[in-house]
This record gives sequence, C-alpha cells and structure tokens, in this order.
Amino acid sequence: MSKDQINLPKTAFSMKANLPVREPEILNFWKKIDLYKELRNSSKGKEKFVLHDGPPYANGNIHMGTALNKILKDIIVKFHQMDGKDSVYVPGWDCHGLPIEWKIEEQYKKNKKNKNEVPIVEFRKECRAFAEKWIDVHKDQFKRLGVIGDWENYYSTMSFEAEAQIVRELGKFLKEGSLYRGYKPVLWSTVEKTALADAEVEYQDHKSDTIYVAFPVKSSSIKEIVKSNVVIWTTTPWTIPANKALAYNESLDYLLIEINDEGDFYKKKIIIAEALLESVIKDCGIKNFQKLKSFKGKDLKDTICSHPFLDLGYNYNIPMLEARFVTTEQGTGVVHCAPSHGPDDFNLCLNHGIKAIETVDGDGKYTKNVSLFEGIHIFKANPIVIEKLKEQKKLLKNGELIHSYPHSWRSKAPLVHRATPQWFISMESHKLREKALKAIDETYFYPSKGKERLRSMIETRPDWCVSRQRVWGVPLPIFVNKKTNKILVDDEVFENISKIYEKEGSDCWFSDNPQRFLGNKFKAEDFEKLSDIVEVWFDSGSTHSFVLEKRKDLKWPASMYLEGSDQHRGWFHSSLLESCGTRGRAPFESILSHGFVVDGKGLKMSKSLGNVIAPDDILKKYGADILRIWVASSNYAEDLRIDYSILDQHSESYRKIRNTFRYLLGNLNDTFKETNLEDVKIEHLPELEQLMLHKIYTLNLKFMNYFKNYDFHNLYKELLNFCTTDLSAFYFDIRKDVLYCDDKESEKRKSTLVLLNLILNSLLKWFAPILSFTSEEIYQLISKKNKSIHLEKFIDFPKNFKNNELNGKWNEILKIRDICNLSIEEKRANKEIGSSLEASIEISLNKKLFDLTKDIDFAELCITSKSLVKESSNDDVIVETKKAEGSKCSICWKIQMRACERHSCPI
RNA sequence: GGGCCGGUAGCUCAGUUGGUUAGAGCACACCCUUGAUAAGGGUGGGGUCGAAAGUUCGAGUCUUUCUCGGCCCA
Repeated sequence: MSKDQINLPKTAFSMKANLPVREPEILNFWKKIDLYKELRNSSKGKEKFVLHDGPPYANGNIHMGTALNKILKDIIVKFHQMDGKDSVYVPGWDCHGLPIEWKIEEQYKKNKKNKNEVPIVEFRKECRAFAEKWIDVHKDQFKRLGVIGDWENYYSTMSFEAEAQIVRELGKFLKEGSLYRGYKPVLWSTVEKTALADAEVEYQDHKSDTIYVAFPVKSSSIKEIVKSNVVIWTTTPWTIPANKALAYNESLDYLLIEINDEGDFYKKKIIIAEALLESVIKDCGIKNFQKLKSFKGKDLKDTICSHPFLDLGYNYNIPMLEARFVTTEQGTGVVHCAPSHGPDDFNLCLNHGIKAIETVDGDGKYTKNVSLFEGIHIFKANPIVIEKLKEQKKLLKNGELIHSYPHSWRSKAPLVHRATPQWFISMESHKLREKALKAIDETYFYPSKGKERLRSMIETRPDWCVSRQRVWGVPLPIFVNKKTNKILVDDEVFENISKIYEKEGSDCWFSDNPQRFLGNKFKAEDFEKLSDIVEVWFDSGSTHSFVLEKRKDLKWPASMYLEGSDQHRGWFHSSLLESCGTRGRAPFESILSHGFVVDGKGLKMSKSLGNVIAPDDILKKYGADILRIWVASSNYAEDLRIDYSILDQHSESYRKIRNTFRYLLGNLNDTFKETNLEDVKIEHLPELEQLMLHKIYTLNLKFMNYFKNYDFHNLYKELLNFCTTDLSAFYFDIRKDVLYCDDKESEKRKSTLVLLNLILNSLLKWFAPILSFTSEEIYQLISKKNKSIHLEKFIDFPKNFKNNELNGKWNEILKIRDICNLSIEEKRANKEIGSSLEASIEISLNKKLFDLTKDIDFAELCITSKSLVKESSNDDVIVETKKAEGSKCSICWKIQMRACERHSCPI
C-alpha cells in the first residue's frame, strides 16, 4: 500500500516559525512595495480614521512601555484599515526640553567645555542634532515591531513648522488675554542670579536660624481660641515678611494651652498639634502650662489670624488653610506659608486664590512689595526679623539647626525659593476649565474610567504655568513695553515671528536683533524681549494644530488619542487645555489609555530588581508577532504583566495558530481559491460544513463587536479558541478522513475544500492586525498579486451563513459526542483499544434525540470505524464501545467486515 | 502621606441587575496516535475568588477595615 493513493497535506509553510529571521525579510518586502503608500492609494476617499500619535521623547532606547504603546496603536490602525477606512498613522516625536539639555551639558562636562561660553544658538544646534539622532534610532526600533506608518514624513515638535505654529497658538492666548504674567517660586541662586533645575541642586548640611512665631487668632468657629496664638516653626525667618497663610492638617489633633512662665508669653494661650506638645515645650523651654482644650484639626476651618507684624503695617488677614503636607515630624503642626518662597506654599495658596508676588529680586534683596525690609538682602534679614518679632512679643523662641539644605552644584551657594515672573494660562478668565470639562463629556473613553480620572484633574488644577527659564525650546514670543510694563499683543508681530520660524526655526530669537521680529510697527528700544521658553507640555499639547490641522492627509479632531494612563496628567491633559483654549473643543473624539508594563509578579520593572525586559530581548528570542500576541491578549485597562514564562505561554498559542494555518495550507496544497460567498450553495453542503459556516458567521459577529469596543484580549481569546476547539479538535480532525481518503472528485471533499478556503481566508484577515508578520508570510505563499495582506479588507459574510436551528441541533449532537468520547476513553484506559478507529460505538437515545439525529453519522463524528444508534425509552444518553470487528483498510484505516465503497479497498 | 485603579486555577482572561456544584484556552499529568509528526486526538487533576468582618435566605458580585501592587500627586 503506497501513500500516493491518499491526499496527504503538502505545504511550503514550515512548522517552525523562526520569526527573528523571517520578520526582517517581511519588513524588506513592505519597504519594497512601499506598503504605506499603497495603503493610502488604495483607500483614497474613504472615511478617515486618524489615530494621532502621542510623541515619545527623542531620547534613549525604547522600553516595553513604548513598545506596548506603539503595537496597540498599530493594531487599532490596522483594524480600522481592514474595516474599510482610510486609517492614517503619522508618528511623531517630542524634542524640546530639559532631559536633552542635560545630555548635552553632560557631554560638555566630559569634554571640559563651559556651557556659559557657548553661544545659545550653538548649544541649541547640538540639542537638535541629539534629538535627530534618537528619532532615527526610534524609527528603526518601531518599524521592527511591525508598526506601519508614515515614517518618511513623521512630525516633530522641533520642526520649523511646529515652532512657528506654537508661536501662533501662544498668540491666541495672548490676544484673548488668558495668558498673564504671574509669579511662582523656583529654586534660585542669588550668587549666579539664575534659576536652577532640580538636577542642578546638591543637598549639603547648612546651619539655619530657627524660630517659633505666634500668629494671633482674629476669628474662628472655635470660640475658645479667638485671641489665642497659633504657633509656627520655621528654618527661614526671612520668609516671615512674605507670609500669607498658615497651613494645618485636618486629620491631626490640636491643643490650646496657656503658658504660665514669666516673660512675653505669660498667661498667653497658644495652639499647637497635640502630637508635638512635648517637643515644643522642651524646645521652647516652657515649664508651666495648662491644657485648656483639645480639638480636631478640621475645626480650624475658616480660622483667620493676623500677621505678627500687624502693628508694623502688615495689616491683612492670614487665613488658615487645610494642607496634607503638614506632618508631625517637626515643628508645631502648623506651617507658615509664603507663596513666593515654597512650592507647597505656592500651590496651596493658589488653590485658595492667594497669588504669589515678587518679594525678592534676582540679587536676593527684598522688593518694594515688602514693607520695612525693602532693599535688605535676605541672607542678612534673619537677625532683623528675629529682632522685630521679639519687639512685637511674637517670638516664642529662636535657635539654630544644622540640616540638609539645597545648594548650587556650581557655586555651592545656598539656594532659596524665589517667586519669579512666570507666564500662566488662566483656567477661569476665559472659562477654560468649563470648556475642558464639557469637552471631556463629549469624548469616548476606553476604558470608561479614564473619563473620571481626567475630569477630576481638570476640576482641581491650578492655572497653567507655561514658561521655563531654559534654552532648548520654543521662545515665548513676548515683548514687554518698558514704559507701561504692558505685554505687546499684535497679530502682525506674532505672524511675522511665525513666518521667520517657518523658514529658519526659532534659534534666531536668541541671536537676531529684536527689531527683526517687531517689524516696522514698533521700536525695539521701547520693549524688553523675553528669553523664557515655552514648557514642553505646551509643545506637545499643540501637536493637533501643526499636525492634524496642517496635513491634508489627516483630520481634526483626531479619531483617537492613545497613551499610557500617566498621560491623563500629561498629553491628554495639555492637548485638551490647549485645544479648548484655542478652538473650544477637544482635539480628539476618543481616548484610549493603557496600563503600565510590570513584571510577572506585578512589580514595576527596575534595574535594582533586575526584572527589566527590553523589547529587543524579546525580538531576538521570540519575534515581534509573539510580542504582538502579548499585547493583544493582555487586558490593557489594567497593568500588563510580562516575563519569559508568560511569553513562553504565548509562544505555545502562536504555534497552535501557526499549525492551524499549516493544516489549511497543507490540505489546499498552498493554492487558495477565493470563493464568491454569495454563490455558495449552502443547502448542498453537508451539515457539518453548514455548521462551520454558522460558526464562522457568529464568530465574525463577536469579532466585530469586540473590535468596536477595542476589547482585544477577548477578541484574541475567541480566535484562539476557535482554532483550538472548533477547528483542530473538531472540524479538522473529523474531516481528515475525507480530505485524505476521498477521491479528489468527491462532492464531500470538494465541500470541505470550500470550507478550508473560506476558513483560511477568514483567519488570515482576522489575525492580520495582530499577527502582522505571520499573516503576511502566509499571504505571500498563496497570493500571486505581489500585494500585502494589510491591503485586504475584512470579509462581509452573507447572512444566510447563520443557522440557529442547525446550531441548536448540533449542540445536542456534540453533547452525545462528548459521551461517546468518555465511553471510548474507558476502553482505551482498559487497553482494549488504542486508536478510536479500533472502536465501534452503540448509542442509545430517547425518541426526541433519535429523531433529531437520524441523518447523523456518529462514526464519522467520533472517528470510529462503526456506529449504531438505537432508540431507547431511557432519557439518558448511553454509549457502549466495543472493539470494531473486521480488518483494517490500508487506505482509510477503518476496521470493517466489508470492503470500503469509496475506493478500491484492499480488504 | 493623599487621590484614583486593581488582586478570580501555574499563565492569559470570562463571570450579566447578588441566585444551582465559579468557567474557557494554554500549561501540567496520564493515555492514544504516528497520514497536521519538534505535530494531532482523548481523559483528568487543579481555585479559602488577596485577608477579615458585616448586610442578606443567599456574596466572586454590595458595605467597612486591612493587605499587596500600579499610576498620579505631595
């Protein structure tokens, strides 16, 4: 008996995937056929789906988070493309900002170069080159993941076009009047007369003066504490003249005590936190005192104090404000707040409508805003403040403390927080908050919890500070009139600056004569030109304006923004505000946010834990399609776990899918025949084939539904289960007999081939957005068109594939089949039979089931050599398995008494 | 420290408005097959639903506390 009497599967599609080698070849193919261009050509005029890329920072190699983000984007873009849309993806990069400045400065340090001696324009050129270099690196890394996009015409926030448009956007806020000058504390060196970034700060021990100061209570809802004194402790006495508020913690307990020691505080009442009583009385040397009252911090709400220098002209209210940063670690449980001299103080006061003002100038001297102290240097002010407090009988105690304190890394001088002029976009003046909240309501969120997250942030955020005292960014296009101190707001000037930037970029702001920007209308000598740059969140928040609006191939607003959940505070947030401020609505129709990549135990990846996996490690060991399966099968609404054992599991699933394709290709001998689905004569097909059509139809319904909800992990699971349960373990297994042993002209075999073609085509398309490389590999094998699977569309299955009645019938049949399998397994365990073809089954069914299954061949379904169905009065399905009698046909391997009819049986 | 989100088999995930014995696929074990063969089939084991308390006739599902983890903020 030779094997050429049967039709064994034959295919060039190897079982071994060898993805790390094969995938780059497929990338080359896509490049060769210019897939992105083909995609655009093939979908001209179609409805657009625009997933607008959130720009990653052009710095360093990509990590798992970036890979996840890009793959998820790519999957969605491909889904919409195959769903019949023109799904355009233009990748972008965020280029300005501090991290790149630092990298260049680091290089300077290595080469013993002094940054201050390098012209700003030179420095900026190096930043630009650095960003360009990383864009190239990223580009290759992203392409390797299988991401299809307009890599040739990517966008960047440092392109001349972008820089010009950012100026125009700022101009809109300036013109509207919502962009205003305010003050905000930054770390400042009075020696170098400059602001310092966090990374330029060194912490060293420093000896500070400490003071306990009493603030008289003017009014309060707690009657007993009126006219008593709230006591604060601080290590910066010089900030007392700038005090604007006091902070308490509502969850602490407070005490009102009366001091009985002789001195300034004899018979005076003071308020401190209960937990700090001991340390305060020890520190202040209080010997005799009496506890008068204990109360909750939350009762301090609405308490108003007066300044200790009230009698020296500091005649304003000092409100007590609730703040979580107040702790019982040190001090008194009440913190003095000078919004001009501390970030906590600043934020707390801002949230309560108390704005910071310029209290100290660049040299470290008090300004005219501080009465009594104007012109005095803050580092010489402590003794004066202490003296005056004593004079006012408001000083409980003073001392000294050595503690860790910020110093300049360059001059080693101690730093201070100093309120400097900054530029803010108001949340209220032009109803920006209101507009943004409305825009959130009009946006779809995947998952839905993102909506609340973004909303609560917008509800509570303070005004947006958009200025930075750095050099690598877009310069704020602001001129201030020297005489009137007013900001120059003039459309012609803004447009002039933009036009210049469009041609040559924004470097010229720092080098060219200001007159060039002002044109003929204004005189440069009348104005001071700002040297601040725009904070980078404004850059990326404006991408919608210089990418979506400017490019003809895109649309505004975007169909979707898709980023990690941290971007609720970041890009989602800044884009929303920028767009609502300038255009009155969000630049996106929907937001999809994903969780973070964590290790197999759910811990975040870190070098110290040694649990970091780089995308490149995975690409080398498994290939991009495995990584793409990991993305598709994980629930992105939560954090996504990854480790090698998880990837191993997904590789196993991949092999199952690959072998499903291999079976299809093998039995089709790598020749695919596209069937016109409307022409399929369903009623002529065997019931099993009809059932499979129904299953394909309903699977497609689920598939489309999952896709519409971006529910990929359920979608993938559904596809995988179909391969495993419906195909491999059921349909494929049963139809092997027909495929291998039937004559090629047999109608049944032809029907099976119709189904195999259809299944191959369906699976290929269903899997293509996820398994981008493997689906292409298969497509190239069966298609002679020299095109790509990614140019194909999803199949629209005819409604008549659906057959609920048949499906109901087969659900009953499958239950009987399960019982048959149990019975066969029993005999197998007893070693009475091995292969199921050695079995002959006898099934007893009640009348209902008997009638239902009259035309069903259970031997075929259970892959036995013989089956007999009897009608029984018992409602239970009873199956008896016996050893099949007869001899084995060398062709179909069935054991029978008589020769097979369908082929020249050797029996 | 605060806000938000989450914890269901070894893994990835289902689990409707509370309602039978908590499901699927993979992995695992055993068996079969050797005509999908570094494949394929069958059967099976495996869960205190993060912990505790409460509401209820009944809790994976609702409430509270705790715990572990993640993001954001400080």
